[in-house]
Amino acid sequence: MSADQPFKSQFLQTMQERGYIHQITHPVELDEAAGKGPIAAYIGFDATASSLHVGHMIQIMMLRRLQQAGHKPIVLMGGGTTKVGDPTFKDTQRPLLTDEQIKANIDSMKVSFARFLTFGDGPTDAVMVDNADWLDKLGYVQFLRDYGVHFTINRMLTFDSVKLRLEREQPMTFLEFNYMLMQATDFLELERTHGCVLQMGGSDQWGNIINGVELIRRVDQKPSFGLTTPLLSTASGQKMGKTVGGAVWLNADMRSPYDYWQFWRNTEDADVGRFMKLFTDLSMEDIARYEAMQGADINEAKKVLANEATRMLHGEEAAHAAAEAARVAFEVGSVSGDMPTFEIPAADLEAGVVLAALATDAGLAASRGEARRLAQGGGLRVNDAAEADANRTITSADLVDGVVKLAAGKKKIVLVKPV
RNA sequence: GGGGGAAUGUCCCGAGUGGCAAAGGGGGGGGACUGUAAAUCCCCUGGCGUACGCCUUCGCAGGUUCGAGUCCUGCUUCCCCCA
Repeated sequence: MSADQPFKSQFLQTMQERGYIHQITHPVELDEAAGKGPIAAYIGFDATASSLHVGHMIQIMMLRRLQQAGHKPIVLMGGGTTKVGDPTFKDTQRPLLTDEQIKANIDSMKVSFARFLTFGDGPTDAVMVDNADWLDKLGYVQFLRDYGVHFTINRMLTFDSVKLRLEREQPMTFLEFNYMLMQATDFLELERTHGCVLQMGGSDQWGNIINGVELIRRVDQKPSFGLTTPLLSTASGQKMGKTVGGAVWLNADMRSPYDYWQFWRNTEDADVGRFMKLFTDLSMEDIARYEAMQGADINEAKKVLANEATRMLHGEEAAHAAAEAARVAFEVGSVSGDMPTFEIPAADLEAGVVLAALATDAGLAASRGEARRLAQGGGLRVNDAAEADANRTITSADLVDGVVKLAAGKKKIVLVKPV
């Protein structure tokens, strides 16, 4: 049963031609179900941060495609599982989040989801649920009797999430071991309360998803499905989603639309087509045209990608402003008010500020030493002129059109503005 | 419970005869070349200071020593073997 044969349902067709599919549990049956009428599907999200980031985009876009195809997306927030603390990255025992923090994070993330999904009460409207609502109520003994009985240790040990860890002789706590059970009960719960028949996620979630499918089959004797996406990396093998300056958050107050636009603008040549399919609503025909572009022309395609992606998240106006700011900065070599700005008291500037300190405060370097090294390497520029001496003083005499333009490298630009 | 091993630059891996701000990678930053791409090459990568320099780092706490990542003692955590 290969996924190579063409799908009949619009949803799976789209998913396949746009490159979202890595594995499906029962492709033919799922295709049938999706072809018959609206189905409900869900994806789970952690509530550890106050914003989603670019790494979540593929999941968000899947829910969007689902809704576009006339189905019902369910956003599952891990309010319950977050309370336990995701043990996967446990190097330092991170401080556990309080209920209030989790609640705030969920609210904050919802803003981003709302840009991509239509929430409401209709049959194909998206809904958001929180697994704390049912996980919190589970009693230990009840949990073991109701669900634990359906899982054998023998089988659990065969899952990659467990097996790999044991093979590397790394410790795995009982808590982590139980994680897959919790996720399986999430699926069962949503199947019962929302008629959810499909769970989607990254390829690393395959094992967890399978468990949910199994649990539903055993407990409720109903079919359900799982679908995973390929692991996203850039054409040159880098992890997707990293840039100069850390995580690319979706919330505008954590990462400016200008930065978001830049993130997409800096896509590698070989990724443009793939990313357009995954992260924009452009038609396959349009994308094919952009993909055909060669050499420097492909930069036009990258701008389109950046425009489309930014428009969906931040709106037409912000996308426009970001594109314009980029044009002014890179093609004209001037400045624009939409670039990141750092405000400094006018009196301080009047008195003079050491460049190294200013660059550090403005976020271009992590420390003065780093700013010095940056300057020595020729990477620090003041008003577009390389400045090797980080000890020089910046004063109001350096103002050009009311701002001092500082740049670290070619892409990190900050306008220092006296207030 | 008994025995054996391990924790290193607060991103990761990882060398380290008592003189160590500590090899080498990866990752990251910058420069060159280009097209705000990739590949390649070069430089940088603990903090502060203009600077001879000062300060803080090798799981934690003590000790020996002119001097400790390195030796000793105790503790913590983890791994392996035996029970």
